[in-house]
Amino acid sequence: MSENENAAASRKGRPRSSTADDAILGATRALLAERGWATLTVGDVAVRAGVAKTTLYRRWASKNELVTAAVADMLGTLELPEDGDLRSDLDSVVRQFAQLLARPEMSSALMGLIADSTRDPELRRRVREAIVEPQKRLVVEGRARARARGEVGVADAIDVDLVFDVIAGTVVHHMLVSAEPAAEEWVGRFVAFVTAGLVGCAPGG
Amino acid sequence: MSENENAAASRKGRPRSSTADDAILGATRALLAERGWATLTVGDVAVRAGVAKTTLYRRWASKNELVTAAVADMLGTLELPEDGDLRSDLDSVVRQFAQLLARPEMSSALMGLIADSTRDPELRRRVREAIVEPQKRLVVEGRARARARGEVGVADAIDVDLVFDVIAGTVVHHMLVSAEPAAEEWVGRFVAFVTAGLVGCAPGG
Amino acid sequence: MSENENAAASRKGRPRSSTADDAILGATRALLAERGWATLTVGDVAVRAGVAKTTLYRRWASKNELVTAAVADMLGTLELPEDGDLRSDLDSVVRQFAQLLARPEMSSALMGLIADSTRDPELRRRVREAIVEPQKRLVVEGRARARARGEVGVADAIDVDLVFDVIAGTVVHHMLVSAEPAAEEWVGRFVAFVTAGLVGCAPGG
Amino acid sequence: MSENENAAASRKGRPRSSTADDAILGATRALLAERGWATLTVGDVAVRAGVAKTTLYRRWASKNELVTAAVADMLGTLELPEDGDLRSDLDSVVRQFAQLLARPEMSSALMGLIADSTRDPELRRRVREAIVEPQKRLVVEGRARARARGEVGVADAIDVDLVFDVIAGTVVHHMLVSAEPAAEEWVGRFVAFVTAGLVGCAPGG
DNA sequence: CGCTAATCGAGACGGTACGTCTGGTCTTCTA
DNA sequence: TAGAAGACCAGACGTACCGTCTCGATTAGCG
Repeated sequence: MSENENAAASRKGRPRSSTADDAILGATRALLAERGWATLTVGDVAVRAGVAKTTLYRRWASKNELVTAAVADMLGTLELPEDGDLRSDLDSVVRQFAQLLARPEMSSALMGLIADSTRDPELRRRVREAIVEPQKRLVVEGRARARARGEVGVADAIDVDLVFDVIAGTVVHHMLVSAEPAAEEWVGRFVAFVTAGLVGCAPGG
Repeated sequence: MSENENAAASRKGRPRSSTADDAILGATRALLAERGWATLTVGDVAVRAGVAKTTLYRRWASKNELVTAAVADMLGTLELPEDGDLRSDLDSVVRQFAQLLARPEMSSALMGLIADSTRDPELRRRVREAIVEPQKRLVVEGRARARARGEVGVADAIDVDLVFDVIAGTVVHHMLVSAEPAAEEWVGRFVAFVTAGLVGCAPGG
Repeated sequence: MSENENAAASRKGRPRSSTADDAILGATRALLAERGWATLTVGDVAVRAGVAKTTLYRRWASKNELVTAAVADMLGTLELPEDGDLRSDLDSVVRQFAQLLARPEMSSALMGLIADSTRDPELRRRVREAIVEPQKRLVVEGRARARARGEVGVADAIDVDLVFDVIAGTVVHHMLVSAEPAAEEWVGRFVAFVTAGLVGCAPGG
Repeated sequence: MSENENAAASRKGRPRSSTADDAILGATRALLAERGWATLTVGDVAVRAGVAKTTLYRRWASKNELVTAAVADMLGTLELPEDGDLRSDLDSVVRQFAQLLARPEMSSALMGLIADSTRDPELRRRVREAIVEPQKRLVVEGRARARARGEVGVADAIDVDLVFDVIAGTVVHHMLVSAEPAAEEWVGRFVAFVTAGLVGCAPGG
């Protein structure tokens, strides 16, 4: 029913070009990587995509929405390693986070979106939904696996939100504020720290 | 010699008005609080400060430099509590950090600066020098006190840079990305986690 | 071919608003009359015309070009009287010239353009093409009529360029440098002088 | 006595540097020649003269006054030739006018001053007094000589103001608007025309 | 096959902020 | 007190983007 209605609604007139969508998001990513958030221009994106500004604004109402879409589109499905333990899961999550932030089109865009979102609740909702939450599921999944492995004490100690804030926040701060790469050795130290924190907080720890 | 020359050089002509400096930084803070980073305008700051744009640009060459100065100026020297222990020191630092970030003129400005600094090494240097490093001394001082109190094992486990990234990053992420207030109870949980991490990493832990 | 291409090229996109042209030139004339050349501001013209600055700059690249267009637009095609003789033709031309210069939007603008054109050959070309030459045709036409009336000797004595310089230059100098109105009586004396000069220069004079 | 009084008056404080006056006027002329009226800057004049802006403004209250002074200062005492007749006097006057206008620092400045003077009666008074009138005396003197030579009829026909407007206006228009040099041959034609006009207007002509 | 309606590229439009420049004044120190 | 130096206010400059709009030209499905 609803399908028919939608179909009926969209059946009239010239359908939107799906290649335009891809071209726009691709151009956005390319320009984010080349020039960063601040100097990214909607007009430039349109030119780079070979598309009229109208076509772009018909799809995304603002630079913020456009960048959110482009970045979200870029996030592949992250995975936990098979047959891991608490520590290797942690290690994997930190590494994957760091890899995301290491992309030039990610770091600049992400901080820009967060900056704007401090004044725009709707944008904050979008950013969390499209970018932040998908990563948080790794922590949830990690806890479920720990529980399944019988590491009940530690698993119960995992406050998903807190652990996520610690992991994401620390990696971001390390890479963007302290401006240091997430080297092998640093990841090891950080994971050790988090592991100790989790174990220390466990009831039976 | 060079000092004398500089002094002589800067003694010529009408000296810069120090009241203008204060008025400009004050206006910047006020507008950051009212409207946030994105909509902050150099021209508006000048008008609000009752100052010509030239006067402003003579001191700070860009919006970024201006905001950096205003934010740095806002960060009074934070203090560790007297007669504390490791846990109360941590608790105090987290609380003070959270209070700073709760100011509307801080959150928006800070993320904006970090976003821009991902593409501007000179800005990153400024931000670290004027904003980040002064707070880091709290961690250094905390370690020194722990050592003085004889908590040698734990003190040696404190990697200043890592601990700072964990504290600052987590608080920022919690408040600005997760957008949750740093409630009494949350601070407790976070401090417990960090303490456990430190103890767990200590050689004799 | 090239014509077709040009036509095709200019057919693309939203066409320029012709009402904007009129509004801009009208506002320019009004502000020239009210405040003169020196205090005329491109921004004020745009505001007065109810038009964005970009719209104005898209058409005229500078204050000089804008004023040239406005002044040229103001110069309706002057006419020689029907059934006149040499003297009445001269009288009419001088009077019409003086009337144009008496308009406050003309005097200030014209001298400003000439001043700038002393340093800007391109502007000089524009001014001559749009403002000076159209009036010169009156002298050419006057000579043709004299010849047609059989005043061959006098007609042959008319050096168009010289006569034009004398008429235009003298009227301008009288009104703008000597700052005297072109009174009835003055026009009479000047026309008598020019007539005598022409007759005196004629071969059979 | 009077010297003593003056000395007493000027004995207070540091006396004004007379070299500064020369340096300023010289710099003004140089910059007028190099860049013209429109792009002449008071600040640049001060720099070129090696003088503070204060020093400049203490002497001349505005760019207009400064340029008027610089141009007036440049006009040497013009002279009529000895033992001439009406025609050679005219020839001389036209030539001297043309030479003045041929200087790049004159043409641009003069038109600029006239443009501004259309809106500023005080400036117009200054310009006439310092620049225009001194030249007009040549016509007065020429008439006196003609009368002394017994050319009474022609001399009485000379309306000084009209003749001056014709000469000055035509030469200016020829050189600055028509943008032609005042060639030998052109001067001859123009002088012939004026002479014919004068003779034709004379009572006994 | 023509009609209707939404889409497309192109580019003009009204606004707003930018960072620079100039005019003319004011304030400090030095001579 | 004048002078050199240079900071100060005020405001115009010409440019760059924003997000909207108006064109003519496509490009579908529906009758």
